[in-house]
Amino acid sequence: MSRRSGILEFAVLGLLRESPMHGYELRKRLNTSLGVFRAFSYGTLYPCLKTLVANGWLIEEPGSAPEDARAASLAGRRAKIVYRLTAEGKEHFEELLAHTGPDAWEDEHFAARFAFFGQTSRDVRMRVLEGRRSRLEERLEKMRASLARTRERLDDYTLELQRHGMESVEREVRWLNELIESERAGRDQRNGSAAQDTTGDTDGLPRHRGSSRPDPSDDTAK
Amino acid sequence: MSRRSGILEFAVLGLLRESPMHGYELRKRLNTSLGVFRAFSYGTLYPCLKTLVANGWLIEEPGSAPEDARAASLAGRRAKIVYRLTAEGKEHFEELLAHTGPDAWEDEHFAARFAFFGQTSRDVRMRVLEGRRSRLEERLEKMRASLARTRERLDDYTLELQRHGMESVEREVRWLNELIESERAGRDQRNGSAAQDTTGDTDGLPRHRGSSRPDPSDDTAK
DNA sequence: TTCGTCATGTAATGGGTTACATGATTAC
DNA sequence: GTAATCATGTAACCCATTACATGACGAA
Repeated sequence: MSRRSGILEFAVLGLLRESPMHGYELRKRLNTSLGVFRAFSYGTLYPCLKTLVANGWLIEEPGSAPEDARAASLAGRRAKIVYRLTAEGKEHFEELLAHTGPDAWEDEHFAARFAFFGQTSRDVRMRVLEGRRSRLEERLEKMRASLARTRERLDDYTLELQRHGMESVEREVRWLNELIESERAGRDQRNGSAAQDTTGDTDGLPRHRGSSRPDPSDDTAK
Repeated sequence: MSRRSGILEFAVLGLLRESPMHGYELRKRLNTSLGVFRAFSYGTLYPCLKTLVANGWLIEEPGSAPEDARAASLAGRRAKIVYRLTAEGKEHFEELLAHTGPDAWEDEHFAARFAFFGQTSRDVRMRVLEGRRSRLEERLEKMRASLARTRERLDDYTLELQRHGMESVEREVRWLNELIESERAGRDQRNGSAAQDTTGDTDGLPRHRGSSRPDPSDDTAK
């Protein structure tokens, strides 16, 4: 029953849908692949896993037997408890994916939703992107209004902070515009045919230049 | 005694240093002028004010008498409890301003510090800006490393999210570079003379183009 | 007189971290 | 054999929100 914070639950189910994992690895995935934006501690993760099990969405399996480790030299280090998504869990995740409430546009929530766009149907993707965008636009309106109201009473640093904040939001809006456009293009590109299968096809993403060469410098830093 | 969340305490003291205010107004200032980044509710603010009073950093004063309201038609609507900074409070705030610990580089903490740069000495400003920058740079390193490590295993959307996140950080680094350079320019500009008075002089900020015309459209939106 | 906004508060709850306790496995 | 990292967990606390309760004042 207990609701345990939408976003963590969502992300855990989403990651486990791809493949079973144990807690430790799950947390790493949460904080790297997915986690540009949010980090969870064990103190949050493990109890959450417990409740997901209690809800019947996950089952605990004994860690991969020693034989496994011999077989694949790398890959699966060695696990104690592997969590696997049940049929009900999968179903539940599907529901969460389809559900578009106004919570879905909020910062962290949105990022989590976006991270699983690969498994999201195109129309839901569109709704989420557009919802996010209008959320940001109304935020911009408020900022502009308050700025106009208070402008003169603020010192330069406060003003600069405000300006930078607004620019960040404006930038995200432009990003969303690109994404929405790409989604639309993707839709036009292969219209007419199959419109029914749940998950996304033709991912429609803009192409980008550089800004992330491999650069395998260190890795060992604390 | 109780520590009540650095950042709120800090911001409250900072705002009250400029002028006495009552809770309601304080909260509005927190969420507009200062609050691009963070919103506090009454449930947080009022108890915090209580403990600040208990610490001797604030005193409660009865709200401005009716006469006041007659005198200034606008300005001070009507206050119940006005909070004013005590000498000890001022001193304490001064200490907080001067203190540069590694906490000061974290997202929200940094924003709060920046918002009060107007009352911060130039060298502390520099330390905070540079600390923040290197904090972001190490974050970038981690992101790059993890990206290089996992790149192939990620779907396009996850990758796009990552890319956008990194670009945001890179953008903030560029912003900090500008600010640091301006601070340095400010220093050079009037070197030699008085180097001792606590608070900042010569604010050194880069000039920017537009991105915030008044546009007094609505304001009434929920 | 009723509605909106100003204004102050509190109790229940939520969501999460820290610090701690424990132990297995790998690499040196 | 000892350090690092993998791995799992829990209890105590922290910070803040929500929802609620209360009431004064100004404008329609």
